Amino acid sequence: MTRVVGRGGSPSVPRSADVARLAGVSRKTVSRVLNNEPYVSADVRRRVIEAAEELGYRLNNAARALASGRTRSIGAVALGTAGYGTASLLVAIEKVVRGSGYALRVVNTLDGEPDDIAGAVDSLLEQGVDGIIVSEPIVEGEVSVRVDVPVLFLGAPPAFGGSRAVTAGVGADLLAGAATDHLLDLGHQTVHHLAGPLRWYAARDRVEGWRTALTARGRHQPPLLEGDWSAASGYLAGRELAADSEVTAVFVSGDDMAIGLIHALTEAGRRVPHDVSVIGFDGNPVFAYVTPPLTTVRQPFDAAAREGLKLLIHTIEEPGTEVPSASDLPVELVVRASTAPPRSSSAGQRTSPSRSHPSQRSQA
Amino acid sequence: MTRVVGRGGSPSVPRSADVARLAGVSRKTVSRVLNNEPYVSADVRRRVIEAAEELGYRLNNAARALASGRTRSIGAVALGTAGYGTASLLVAIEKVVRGSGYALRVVNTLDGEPDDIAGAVDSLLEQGVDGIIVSEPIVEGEVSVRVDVPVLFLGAPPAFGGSRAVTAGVGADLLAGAATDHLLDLGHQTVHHLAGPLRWYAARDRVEGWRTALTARGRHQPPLLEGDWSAASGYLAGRELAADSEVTAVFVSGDDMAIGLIHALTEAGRRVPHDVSVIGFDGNPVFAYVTPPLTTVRQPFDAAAREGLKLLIHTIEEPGTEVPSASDLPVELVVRASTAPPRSSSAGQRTSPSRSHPSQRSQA
DNA sequence: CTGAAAGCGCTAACAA
DNA sequence: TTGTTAGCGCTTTCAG
Repeated sequence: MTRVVGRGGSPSVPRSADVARLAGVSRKTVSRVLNNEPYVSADVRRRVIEAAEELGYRLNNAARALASGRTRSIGAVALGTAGYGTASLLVAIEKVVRGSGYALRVVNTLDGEPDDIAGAVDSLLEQGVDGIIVSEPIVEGEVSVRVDVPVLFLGAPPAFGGSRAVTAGVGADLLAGAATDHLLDLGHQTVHHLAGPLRWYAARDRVEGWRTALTARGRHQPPLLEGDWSAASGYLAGRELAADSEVTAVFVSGDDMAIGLIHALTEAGRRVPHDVSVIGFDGNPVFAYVTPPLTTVRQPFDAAAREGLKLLIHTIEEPGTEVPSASDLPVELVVRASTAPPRSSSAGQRTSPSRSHPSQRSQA
Repeated sequence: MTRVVGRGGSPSVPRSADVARLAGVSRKTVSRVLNNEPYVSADVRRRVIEAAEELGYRLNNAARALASGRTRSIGAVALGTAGYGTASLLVAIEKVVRGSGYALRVVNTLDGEPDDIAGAVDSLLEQGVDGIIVSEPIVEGEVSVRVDVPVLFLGAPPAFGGSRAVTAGVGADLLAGAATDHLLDLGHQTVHHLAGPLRWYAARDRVEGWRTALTARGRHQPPLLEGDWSAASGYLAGRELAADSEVTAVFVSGDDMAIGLIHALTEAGRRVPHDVSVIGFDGNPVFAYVTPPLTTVRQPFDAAAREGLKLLIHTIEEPGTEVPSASDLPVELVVRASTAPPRSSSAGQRTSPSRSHPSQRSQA
């Protein structure tokens, strides 16, 4: 079969040989230019680039991957839910991945079950990726997959992947501690906690931070409530809490749950923040406009993605060498109006935040 | 260079030849089985599958793509914002894409500018995709890229891509009409509209639906307000609207904006829904738990993704043949408590919805 | 129903 | 600084 290139017949897609011919160099040289390799004279480089442009040449990634053994893409296993947190994290990941010269492949899992994760990782591996990001997997069970690429666990200890696994997080424990401290600083005797599903590492880390903050001040540690991240589950928990007049402050492990919880409290006649203070977790900006505006703690998704990918890409590109050290993630408390000093107390170190609309931020 | 496979030395990754050897067949037969091609005896098929499993064989997608010219992956150009709508759509897309045997590649654009889109499409093409999904691009400008694969425009007329472009939407005009009708049915004389940025097709379609509904009943058409999807912009618009005592009903082009708008209204002493009714757009479930619970219209993301991908995949796999006809998308009105009959009217055809928490749904 | 040979378009190693 | 020679691992002809 003869293939007519460049004229007549079907206007077939140009390959590197066509570029080489037009630029008057070898295919290897074209390859060098396209990969930004050194040892190419400026003149040749320019000619190649011009030729490529003239032909509308686009590199064939499959061929490149096959020949080089590297796909230049990274796979992400994400939670298939459309929550603000999940979505923000994925957007942050995409930005950093693309900025690093990799392409992103995404696979969602229904709810992070080990089998799901294993399946997701497997499909990523089959598609061909140089590295994998697993974000926020759950605790239980064991993920059994044979991975031969580095894996980054975002917000969780390595669940599999042996030697080439790295970890990074959003600093959930610190954030949770800051939230709890905020309430304590306001003068509350103790702080209740509505956690996310405890099978999630994210939920556990926050519980941990809450416990630590309480313990550090020698406060009584109330029983834990567990929700499922949804506003509906927050509502249910709120009904329970409303019945207990001891409750004056609640740290909720997610903004949506906090909204549900506040709704139940209000419905039961417990006013927020007058009777009960509530602080959320995530930082969805829309909740600056509900009544009362929600005090919350913002998750540093961008910073976490940047940190994590630095590690992952290092592990991919320079295996064996020391991994770069992690920098500190920002802890950003967004104080709005759902938190205030307890009713019968004047202990608040700060003036009670009671403005009704925008948000004051403070670095903790 | 001799390569030791299967034992000794480095435990190299198995290839199809290893599977073939173990199963006692040719490589081509292995390929047949893996691709579910016909004309393979059940016995051989079983043997191949067993051999593959025993070896832990994983097909090399780069090689497959290079040889076959098909990558079996689809690229999505998404809006790089973490809003509920955007995120839901992407999750829906991922589900359908994966369910169809394709892998998903994602590229975000900052805000849908033509140049961004062109760049995103280009990078997708370079990575190798069999089809592209562009979701919710904006109106202005022209996208100039040479695409040689089918393109699906979700919620917008084809912006480029010539002959192999297909379109599908969420039925934004119908949804907007239903929202407007709901308010009219309640007895309001007319309905104001806070739109999204008019450079977005999504925003325009909703304006269109609102206009049509108003015109159909010969109602006066108030001036249009324009926001940017954010709650903050809704708040600003709400301040304006609060000053106008004629306003009794507002259809807002997004839930977040609706929340901001309600906040401004309430702040100005106009009660919702007592003085002003507000209906949102999207269907984020968390807003069932704010005060007042937000009436809204749910976008059929799953159905839209399913419809659109049916078209796209058809165009990829059976070019030339007739495209399957589109089925109707559901219009789902979620009536909660932010809408009610106007104060001085008893025209509401239905009992005024004033329950305070969950959501009643109705098919319109 | 199964197999043998010939590439897909690129990069790696080596040479010049 | 550049070119030559071999493949990467699979699918595609085309024969059996």
